[in-house]
Amino acid sequence: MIRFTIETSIKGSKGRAGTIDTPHGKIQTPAFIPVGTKATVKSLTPEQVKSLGADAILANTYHLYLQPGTEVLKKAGGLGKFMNWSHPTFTDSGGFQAFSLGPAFGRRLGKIGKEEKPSFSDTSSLPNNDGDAQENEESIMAPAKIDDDGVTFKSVIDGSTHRFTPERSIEIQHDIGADIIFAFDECISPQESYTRQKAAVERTHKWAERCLERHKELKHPKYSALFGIIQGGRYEDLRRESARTIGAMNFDGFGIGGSFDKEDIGTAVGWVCEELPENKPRHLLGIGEPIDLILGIENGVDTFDCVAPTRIARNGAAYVSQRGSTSLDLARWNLAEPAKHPANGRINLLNAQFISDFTPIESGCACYTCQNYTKAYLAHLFRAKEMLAATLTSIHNLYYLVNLVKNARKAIVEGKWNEFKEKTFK
RNA sequence: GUGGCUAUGGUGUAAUGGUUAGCACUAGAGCUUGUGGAGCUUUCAGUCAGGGUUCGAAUCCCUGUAGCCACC
Repeated sequence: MIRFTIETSIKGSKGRAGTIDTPHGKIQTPAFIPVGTKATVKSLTPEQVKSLGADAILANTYHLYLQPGTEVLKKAGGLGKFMNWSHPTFTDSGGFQAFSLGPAFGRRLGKIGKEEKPSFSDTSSLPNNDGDAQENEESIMAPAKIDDDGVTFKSVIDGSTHRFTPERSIEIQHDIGADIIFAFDECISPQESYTRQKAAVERTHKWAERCLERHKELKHPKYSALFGIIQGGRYEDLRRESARTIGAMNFDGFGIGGSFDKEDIGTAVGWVCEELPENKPRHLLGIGEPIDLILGIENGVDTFDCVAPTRIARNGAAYVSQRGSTSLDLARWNLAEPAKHPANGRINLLNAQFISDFTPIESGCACYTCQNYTKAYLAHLFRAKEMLAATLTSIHNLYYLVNLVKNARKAIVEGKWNEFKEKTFK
């Protein structure tokens, strides 16, 4: 089980600093949790992940269930022992994969909305979730069929058919054995209509009750903490209703899931956190970029996970401190016309300008990569498609985010939140 | 030296005498949010040189140049 204590709060906002005590150690919050989907943070050893400052990692139920399977995880003594990570662990429930590897697969659909809001009558071109997807030839790659009882999907590894229900997800997560596990939810595209978002919220709520029930049945002395998930897309009434409903259930903490307006992540998170009980930790699922972390913390989020730092690292991009923005209106920072801000807090190491740039990614950065390697070397490694490129850049990007959130925590504890924001994003 | 063959972006190639000279890789730029070591968008870039035939030439002819092959 876990214990959550709040140390300090930000004056005039919902943000707070605290500690989550788990059977495998403490997580000082707010915290950024690196993602290790298949029981590995891609390209990094657990020692590297720990030494860059991470307190915990988050793995994925869907992927581990398919490979290597729960029997192996059980025999290994659980996720942490299996991967030689002796610190706290999370597992995601697999609900999101029903979306990202199902109806959204190969469609360039993300969970972050960047277009105008759909009208309420909009019937998008997406297959609906009642079975039509099977008849749509576009969806043969990795279709998922969602009904009120659960999700039937095909393995992305070998095409075999599998079924997750809320109960099954909890059972699998118990076998994997993370300290913090998540309820099985339904996530849908931000382009979906209000009606469909509402239906997904209601289904997620029913599934939440079933997850809690199964979790209690499986309870043993060292059982995992279960977090319930809030849905509701970009709609305030749905988000608040979802937070009230899930918040009233007997979860150990909460996950904020689903789709957002890029411009409005902080606002949507704020709605949710206003409704949630204050004494339990809140995790923002799959977010995010540096700006999103700051907005999330300010609006009451305690922990984050996101694939972005390691994914963009593998593709040649590195986070750098923002320069040139004088706007303190963070919600509008660089977001009105992203195309006019190509740097946007990151650099692309594959750009020609770095071929002979013998300075670190960021001068003054204390990470292992910046202490020892130049952009010219990294540019070479990426062009040569050498594996070390991913490793070194992942170290920098994870350090950057983990450290950004650590500094945010420090600022909260010291009562210097506004100064921190100004200094970080000036 | 003689004869033959070949010559299209940086590389490899495609194009009945009529296409806006196509494709792939490379190169330049952008995208990536509960993982996708992937992918997508986009840009730059070419008919060896000089003549000729033709309404029209990458394509046919001549000369030159270069490379490859064969022969003394």
